[in-house]
Amino acid sequence: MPPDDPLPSRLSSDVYAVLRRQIVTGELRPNQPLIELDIAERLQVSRTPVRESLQRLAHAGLVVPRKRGWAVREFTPDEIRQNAEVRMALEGYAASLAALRGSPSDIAAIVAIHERRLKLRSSDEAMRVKTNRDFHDAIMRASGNPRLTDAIYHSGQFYFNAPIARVTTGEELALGNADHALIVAAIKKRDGPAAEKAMRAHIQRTFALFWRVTGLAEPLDVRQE
Amino acid sequence: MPPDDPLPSRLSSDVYAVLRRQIVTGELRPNQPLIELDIAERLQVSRTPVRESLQRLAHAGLVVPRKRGWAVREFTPDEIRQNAEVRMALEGYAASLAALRGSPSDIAAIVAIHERRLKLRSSDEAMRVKTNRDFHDAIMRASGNPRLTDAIYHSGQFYFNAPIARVTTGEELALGNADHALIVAAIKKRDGPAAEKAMRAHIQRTFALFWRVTGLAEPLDVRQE
DNA sequence: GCACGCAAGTTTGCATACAAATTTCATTTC
DNA sequence: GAAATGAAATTTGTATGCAAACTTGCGTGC
Repeated sequence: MPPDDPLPSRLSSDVYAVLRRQIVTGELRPNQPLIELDIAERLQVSRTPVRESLQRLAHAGLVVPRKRGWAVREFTPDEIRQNAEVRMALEGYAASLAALRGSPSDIAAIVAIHERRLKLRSSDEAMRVKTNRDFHDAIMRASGNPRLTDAIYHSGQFYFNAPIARVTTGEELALGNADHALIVAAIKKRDGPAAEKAMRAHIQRTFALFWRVTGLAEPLDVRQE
Repeated sequence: MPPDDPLPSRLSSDVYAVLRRQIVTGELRPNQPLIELDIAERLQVSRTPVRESLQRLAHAGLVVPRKRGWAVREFTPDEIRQNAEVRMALEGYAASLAALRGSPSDIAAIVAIHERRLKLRSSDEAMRVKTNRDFHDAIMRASGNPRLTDAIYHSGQFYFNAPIARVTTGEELALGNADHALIVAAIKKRDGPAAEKAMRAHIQRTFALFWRVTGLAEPLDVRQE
């Protein structure tokens, strides 16, 4: 999971990190009410840091206000689709920037991660997840735009509590590798538009697989271009 | 100014709204330390809602932690450039979605706003600002993706405390109208890629003007494609 | 004249107190 | 047996208390 901006206040940040992880992993279910005192007792702190972390979670969009208190946000299929589009916009642009202005060492790093991933066996699930993240991270880094990277992480949070993180079939590995290869080729050629297009298509396909694996109804209009 | 997600807690939200406005308008200067007790007394509330609103402001990126307490975030020219790029990514994509899937009435609304703007005189500054915002809002609405709209607003906050809102020369009006015309034409033709390209170029030119008007050094690598 | 140190004053981070609003639940009424 | 009522229990929103950490500024020694 990507880091989130740290704060000096210890407890508040700790509570935030714990709740965020529990929401994102699904340990706290969507629509589950978040009772301040329960959380405070569970984490052995007072309500003050709990309330402060809830404010941050609300701003992050992971928690929504109820008539009374807060609840874990539930994402509808359509909201997940919207997030996928935000990600296509941001990460596609990051790929184009990486192609246009990534330093040679940035690009070498991307290539190296991609080649390491090609050697994986489909059973090596943890490694597959890790190299996938590394790949996307390397591209963002090569974009030379930390704000863009932040925005991508931010948008990424939104569907982690959906089971997309568990899309782990062997098919997905092959598909992902093919997609990644197209992206890498475009970046190596310094072809910004091609890199952008390939990245968007990759995200698109990942989500198409997501709908299929989860059995969620795919919203209309997902497909672009 | 775009709305921000409201909260049930009255005071906390009020304090957040006030501080946000003061930061964004420059009433609170960058790097100015934010003393909880001062704010509490100024707004006639206790420290609790002040602290909660500071958490939200921190997550919004408008306020940064200091060794002790908080300060209004200052944006460097490079960070402003980064934000401009985020906006190019998001709003460009919104324009392409508007072209590809905006309803006829969505598109009629965009055209109407554009034509109203064409009739403005350069002295009508308030109206110019308003129709500009309306124009961009209409495109976002036509994109059919509220999350994308939110993300754009979010990214927009980041340079409001810079003087870009006050780029108000007559030249800017003419330039803006020419840019808008290109965007409108592409959307009417249902040409997504052209709309995206035109919107990116528009944002690019707006920022180029911004660097010139403010006298800030333009960071390298602003120019894409 | 400069540096150091120490004490007083701020200011924060966390905990707790308290009242108001809401929910729950048992009891009554039909 | 179902609905209504009202009192008790939760739970929140805000305020305040308190100790620790950091700053400030003055005085002292060199």
